[in-house]
Amino acid sequence: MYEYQYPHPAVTVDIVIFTVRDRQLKLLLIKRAGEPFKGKWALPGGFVQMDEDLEAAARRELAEETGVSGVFLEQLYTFGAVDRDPRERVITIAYFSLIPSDEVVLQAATDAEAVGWFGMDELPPLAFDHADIVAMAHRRLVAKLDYSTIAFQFMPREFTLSELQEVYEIILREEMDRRNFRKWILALEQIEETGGERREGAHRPAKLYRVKYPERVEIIK
Amino acid sequence: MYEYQYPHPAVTVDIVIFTVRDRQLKLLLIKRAGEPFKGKWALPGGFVQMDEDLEAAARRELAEETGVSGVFLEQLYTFGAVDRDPRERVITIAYFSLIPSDEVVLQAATDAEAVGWFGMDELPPLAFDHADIVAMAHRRLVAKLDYSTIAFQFMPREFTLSELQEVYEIILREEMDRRNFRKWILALEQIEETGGERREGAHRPAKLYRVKYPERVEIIK
DNA sequence: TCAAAAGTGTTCTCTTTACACCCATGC
DNA sequence: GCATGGGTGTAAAGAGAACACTTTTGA
Repeated sequence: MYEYQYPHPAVTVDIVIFTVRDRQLKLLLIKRAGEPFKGKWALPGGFVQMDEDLEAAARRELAEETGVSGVFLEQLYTFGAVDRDPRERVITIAYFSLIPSDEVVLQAATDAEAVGWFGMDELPPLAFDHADIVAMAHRRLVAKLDYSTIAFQFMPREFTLSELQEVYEIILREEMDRRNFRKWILALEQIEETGGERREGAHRPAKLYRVKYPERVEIIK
Repeated sequence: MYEYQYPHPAVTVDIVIFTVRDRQLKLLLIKRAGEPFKGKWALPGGFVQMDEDLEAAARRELAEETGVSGVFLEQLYTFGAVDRDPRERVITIAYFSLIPSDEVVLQAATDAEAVGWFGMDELPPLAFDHADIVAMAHRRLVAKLDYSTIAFQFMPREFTLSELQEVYEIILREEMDRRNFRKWILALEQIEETGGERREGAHRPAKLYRVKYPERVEIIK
């Protein structure tokens, strides 16, 4: 038992993880194995340990519950409505994360019955206030596409310009002019040709590109 | 005494309040009356009660410690480094706030020895990790000036365009062309003439303006 | 040889920047 | 009548949007 002179809330982290796959923006969810909301889908997350920083807690929970590690992670917002958890007062620091579609090696953990990707248009009902968290993460993602290089976090190590453009089009839900897109993205000087090319199908091969500074998300414009 | 099966961190809110006064961007600080960091300057803030939402906690602490109420408040970031408080694990949700220079009615509370405004260039050493919090709030303020109408939160109910421009110049630390500034700010259609004018000094009187939608901070461009 | 996606420039429009003089007032 | 800050327009440059044809490949 742990005793305090004043009441303390519990503190958790929750992680909204996006990827782009099958021409859709997808979200990683886990099926809860325990109460409350047993059997419901929810964001991966869990309690912050007393000896770990917040981002470390998010990375640990992400690895434990889904097998995902080493990815882009950014603090999103802290949700603390009094009654957001039926058990006790729980304040959660939400993170949001983007991962390349090819790096998906999912593995459900002990405290999750299952883990899976859901298209943003076909989300199941979510536990707690997780729908609010997802909505905010989605708004942030769309906004950041416009003024940062965050979209590169969705790309595998090598990719074509058409693939990159497709990611933008899927998230922004609008078609873009190919020539303008290429001019714009190359002018940012954040990607470079690898020298290789991808040949697939009965058409001209596409040049492959890589992100110059994969760790950084640059603010642009 | 309050008992939990697992250890719980303490949760606080801290508020970074800016105003513009005497041609300077200023920050509200309180002098701590108790340990730790007794006698040091710090951000206003305190523990979140179990029955209040996070923003409510921020507003309550702000009112209690400084007498400020009814102002713009936005969640900034959550700081949770393991050792940021020497007493126990304390996670703090930082808010940032802007207030008009004329609405300053400061009153130090019981748990603060003093309260005062400090120019951003003459900040005293701060308690805890409050210098980091202030630095982040300042970056956010500067960034938001460019893509939102947040600067209006600094203005009194009626103001002249020159006064508004001065606020921008002080925060961005750069001079602006008067004609371009007026064209730009009026094109936003977020302020309107009150009909009144301010005569002060030996020159042409300035038209007075008001913010059309004082509650809203619009995203622009 | 045909179908399919990759690659590539120019024009037009709109937004942003640069810049200088007259106006109304108090003393 | 003069010093002081308030008020106003235009031109040039730069950024963003619109738009169509040629290239390379596999079958």
